[in-house]
Amino acid sequence: MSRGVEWALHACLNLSWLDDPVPTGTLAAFYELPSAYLNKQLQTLVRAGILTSTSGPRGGFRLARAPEAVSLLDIVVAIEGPEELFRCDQILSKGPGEHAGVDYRQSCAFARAMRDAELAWRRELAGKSVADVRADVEHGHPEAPANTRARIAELR
Amino acid sequence: MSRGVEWALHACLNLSWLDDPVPTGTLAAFYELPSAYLNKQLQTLVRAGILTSTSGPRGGFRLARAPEAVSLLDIVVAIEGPEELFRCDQILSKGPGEHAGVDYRQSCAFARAMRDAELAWRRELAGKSVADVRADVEHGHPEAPANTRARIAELR
DNA sequence: GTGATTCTGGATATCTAGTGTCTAGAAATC
DNA sequence: GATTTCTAGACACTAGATATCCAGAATCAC
Repeated sequence: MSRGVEWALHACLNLSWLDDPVPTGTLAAFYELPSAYLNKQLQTLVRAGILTSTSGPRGGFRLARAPEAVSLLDIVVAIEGPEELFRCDQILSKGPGEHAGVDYRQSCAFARAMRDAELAWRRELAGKSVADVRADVEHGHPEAPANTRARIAELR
Repeated sequence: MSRGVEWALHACLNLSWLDDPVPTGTLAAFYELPSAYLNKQLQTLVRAGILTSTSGPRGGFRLARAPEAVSLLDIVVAIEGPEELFRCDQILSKGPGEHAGVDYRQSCAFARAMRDAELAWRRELAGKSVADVRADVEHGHPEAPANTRARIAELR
């Protein structure tokens, strides 16, 4: 899993605490990330409908929907793409006693087992929203939202 | 997930149908895989204790244990390594109001959520053995074991 | 309108991990 | 002793991830 996922998760959490758009540079300074590259990930989130962007001064990125409506799976899929972790290359089609017309991504017992496991993973991720994580964080660190807002104001 | 996982899974299934050691070349011919590279994966499975190898004529690879005792997770971990899919780089440690002494792989709510999801995935894989898959295959294709043995004998 | 800020998209460079080959050597068989 | 096969390491190639840069468009402040 690429590092962009971690960046995107934390970016979405921070944006959930902020009302005004935040530019890439500010978000990057927040965690000392490479600004131009982070911007690419944020663009990807925009294309996925998770963020919205506005150009110009006082522009930047905001959450496109309520944090309750953004699951961790949404973010992972946006950054990593919709492909499965395990890719079945249908090597069975080269095996003995097999026919060319079969889609082994469906019929191969390994492909099915791997897909079942992945579904369990995706189900967990789909069941956890940015709002859930935010509640977890605020439970342990009630000062986190204020800290974040203060730091953002400071960097502006 | 690398290609080697698919190869390793099918190799283990086929070896579960065979009593005598099978050399790399035969296994590679089976699915038209690059022999030298497949051999590397098989060596990895040997180091993980999943296969045993014997040198010399009539040598090759065999399952080291009963197929009931080899889970899909065993094979995945052997090939891919024990690292988690989501690597927490603890970018929070650069954030505001945070201290250097904290292990964010434990305390970051995202790291925990991602790990929980991965545990669900691993649980599924750990619960499915090569024997289970073999039973699935034989249920749909009772001729599979005989086909495999015939093809192996032919290639020998 | 002009200039400054910021996003967008594409081109490009670099680094890393996965893929693959090759060879010398060790182990086992015949 | 000759052959087969695994082992281990060196090496090359490729694809994807990481990262930078720039020209252009959108927006805002003045």
